[in-house]
Amino acid sequence: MTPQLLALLKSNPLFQNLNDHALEQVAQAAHRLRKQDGEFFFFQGDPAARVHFVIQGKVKLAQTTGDGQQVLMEYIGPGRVFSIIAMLPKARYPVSSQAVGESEVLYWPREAIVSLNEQYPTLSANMMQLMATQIGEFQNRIRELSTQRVERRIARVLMRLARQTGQRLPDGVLIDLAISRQDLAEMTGTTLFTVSRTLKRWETNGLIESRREHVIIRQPHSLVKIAEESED
Amino acid sequence: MTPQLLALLKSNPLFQNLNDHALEQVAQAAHRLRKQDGEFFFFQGDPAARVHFVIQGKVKLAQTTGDGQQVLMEYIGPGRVFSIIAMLPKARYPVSSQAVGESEVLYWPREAIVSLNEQYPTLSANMMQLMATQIGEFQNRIRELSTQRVERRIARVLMRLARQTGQRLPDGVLIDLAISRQDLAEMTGTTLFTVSRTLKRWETNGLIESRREHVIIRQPHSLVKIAEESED
DNA sequence: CGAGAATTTGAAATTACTCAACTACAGTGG
DNA sequence: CCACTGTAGTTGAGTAATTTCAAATTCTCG
Repeated sequence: MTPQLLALLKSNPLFQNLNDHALEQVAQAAHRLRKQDGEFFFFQGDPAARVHFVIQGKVKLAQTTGDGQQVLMEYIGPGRVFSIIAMLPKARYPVSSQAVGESEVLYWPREAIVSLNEQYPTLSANMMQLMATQIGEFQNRIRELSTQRVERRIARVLMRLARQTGQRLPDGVLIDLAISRQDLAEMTGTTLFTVSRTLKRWETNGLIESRREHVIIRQPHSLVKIAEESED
Repeated sequence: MTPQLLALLKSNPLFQNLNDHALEQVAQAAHRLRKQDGEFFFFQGDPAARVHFVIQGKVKLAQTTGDGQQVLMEYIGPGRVFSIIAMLPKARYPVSSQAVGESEVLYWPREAIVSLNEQYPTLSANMMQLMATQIGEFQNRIRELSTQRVERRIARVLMRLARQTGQRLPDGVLIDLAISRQDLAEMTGTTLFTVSRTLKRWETNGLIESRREHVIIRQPHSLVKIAEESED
């Protein structure tokens, strides 16, 4: 465990306010794992055995429906935790997790993370914090899917991606993540055709520039306006 | 705190595996609160200060959008916990909670529940369990909203309500909960008109019997078939 | 009975999906 | 360097699902 890694752990909400000894213990118990682009860390339905922490690259969490459709739950970047559910006995992963680009994670087997939680209430408080945040985000997403039209949902996803992985350019914000029309469709609950048409329209109006697998936001302000809930 | 109440607590997943002493402490710290039909325990946006536990009646959790639309997140019945988010410092309630029928709850102020969590790791493990379950349910709901048509979503909600509050009748299952078309619409992300038409169609085909604010499921099997994901 | 709320129903409008055909792009190997 | 191949993206036409709005109807409670 290198000092850089320790620092990365330390800066993560999950390990906030842990004393050095505790952090040491946490680091001790961690395993490292590296995957190539497109490889899976685990599949939906597998018994949930490990809690993961992204060091490098991105991980895509997606749920597949019975008839093969996909729903893209989220992208997890460096310094973020996923599959907390593995803390619980007998749980199964509700999503599959796939490396996007070469990716590296730390993970802890359930037994380890459970015993750490028992030793350090701070850790379990942090974990609850994260879970609560997650619940809040999902509630928002449910609300959006329930009440908002596709165009607005796409705008909101772009804003969110820009916030999470946005790179400032002289003339706009680049979403620094290879993302296809299909991906956007799976994130917003629509089809790639509708996404394509919508992005095209925005491009024509100068709001964005859309390249193959990439989007640059040229007029964030206009996009925000579409993303907001008010009608006018 | 009566023995019945203690028993109710004891039977709840949240308080599972707590020893008697711990349970005693939990009970000590609880406050009781009773509300009339339609009254609110708290409103969306209020600082989240209390964790609640339903003793009697039902509580409706709903989120209101900027433009006044509602999204009904869930109904909470006796023996269930809500607003766990209040464990966290500085959180705000993401939903409003309204009594459905005369209702009674126990609640714990944040300080109390936080200190109980620190004393009893079992309690915090249980709490995480509940939160994880919640996350899983929300993920399912997101998937449904993203990929399924209204008819199927309505069928699924009816099945769920039947499971949660269903009462066996000689000839079917009564959903024992005053529930309007509007409510169903808010639960499934559609309009009351579409709900009305859909229920009417099912009634015509003998799948259900629909009364004002009530639904009786006559042919659970057929409804399950509509609710399932396979196409055919 | 009467008032208000819940529900039904019809018709029109809209949104988004489906499917098929086409175009653009990136990487590969000759 | 270019043809080739596969993937990503675009576009049009037709269709299906769902919403919107207005109006009529039914139910419940006081």
